[in-house]
Amino acid sequence: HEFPSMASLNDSETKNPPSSYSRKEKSLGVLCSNFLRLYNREGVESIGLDNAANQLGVERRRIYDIVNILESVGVLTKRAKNQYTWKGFSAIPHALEELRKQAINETPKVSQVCSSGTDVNRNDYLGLSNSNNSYTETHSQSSGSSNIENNRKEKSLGLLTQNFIKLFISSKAEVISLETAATALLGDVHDPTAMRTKVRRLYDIANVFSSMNLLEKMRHPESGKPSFRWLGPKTKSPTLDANKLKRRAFGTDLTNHDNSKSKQIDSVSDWSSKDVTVAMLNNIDHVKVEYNENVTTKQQPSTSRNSKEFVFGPFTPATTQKVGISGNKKLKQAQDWENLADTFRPQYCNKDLGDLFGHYVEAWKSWCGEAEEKKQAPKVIALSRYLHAKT
DNA sequence: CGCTCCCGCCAATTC
DNA sequence: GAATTGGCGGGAGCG
Repeated sequence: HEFPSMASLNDSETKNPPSSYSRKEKSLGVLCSNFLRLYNREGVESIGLDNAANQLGVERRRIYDIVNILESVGVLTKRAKNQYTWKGFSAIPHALEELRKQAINETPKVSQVCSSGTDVNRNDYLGLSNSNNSYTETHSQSSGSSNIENNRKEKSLGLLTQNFIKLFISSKAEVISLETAATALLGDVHDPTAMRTKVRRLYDIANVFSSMNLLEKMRHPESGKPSFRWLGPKTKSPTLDANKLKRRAFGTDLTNHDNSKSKQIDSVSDWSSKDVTVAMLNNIDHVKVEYNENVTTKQQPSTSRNSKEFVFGPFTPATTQKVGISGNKKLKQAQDWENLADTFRPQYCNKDLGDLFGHYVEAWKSWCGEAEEKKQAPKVIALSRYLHAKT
């Protein structure tokens, strides 16, 4: 097939070392970042799938993934064939609140996924012992509507996404492993194959949410298994929030240092600030995303590999070089300058760091919020180094 | 190796 | 009956 043009094609542009095919650079998470960078801005209001696919240089199929996930949290809305309406991050809180409600009445049993919230490490049976029909669907079939194979919808990525979220916002556990989530979302069915497929999907979802800072990947406190923690608003019901306010004191974890203000991931208000931060970040980097050579560029994303713009790998752990440090890409940098923001983009969602230094990252974020005018990129790099050192 | 999860075949749905 | 959507899982990248 047409693999990365290692032959032909001048590698001149490609900043990456020799051979360059990075699976990471093609992850849904990165794609999502690009997608948001492209549409999360002033004036945007309509989104065409074809356009998106071209702009982002990916196959259409991938756009569906992104769009479906985003839609399930209200960021987008389908208007018509090939056409979506941008709603923005501000729509998230409401969407979540809606989900919470559903979670409450629909399926009270899915309340706990525990998976060792404290000491349950053994068999991670989730609370729901039987409760087979845990799959959503408010009103089950009543009329003759044959629900035969309307399975399709029940298995949609969108629904899965929402149910996945429900797990976080309505359950006790705050760190959930995909395996646990999959089991919970899978009703019962102990089919290993179904399980694997489900987990695959969850990985997809988790990746895009991570790129949106709604989820954070981390090691489970005890089991050490890779898991995720909800970063978005928890949306508490106003009624019992009284006693709820302090669920801190959790587990020894990283809660001791300063972490002063902020830190209450529960309040919606807090979320809003986060929202702002995210939005801001998205705006800052890449004030211009334009695309020359657009022309037709029909399908064939393979052509031109287009590694020109959208380079970067937010998630690259310590291994990969910080984009900012690599000076070899000066070429492109020369042109369109305003985005020296590129220099520090990678840091803000470095998951690995986030794992161990959540509070530092938090601090960084707030700092970033103040640094409206970047240009203090060096500062960031310094911080980055510092964190690495700690590691 | 086992964990991740990209890729794209091809079926279900919608024009 | 073509075009859109999108489930699904093989199997490759990577740590």
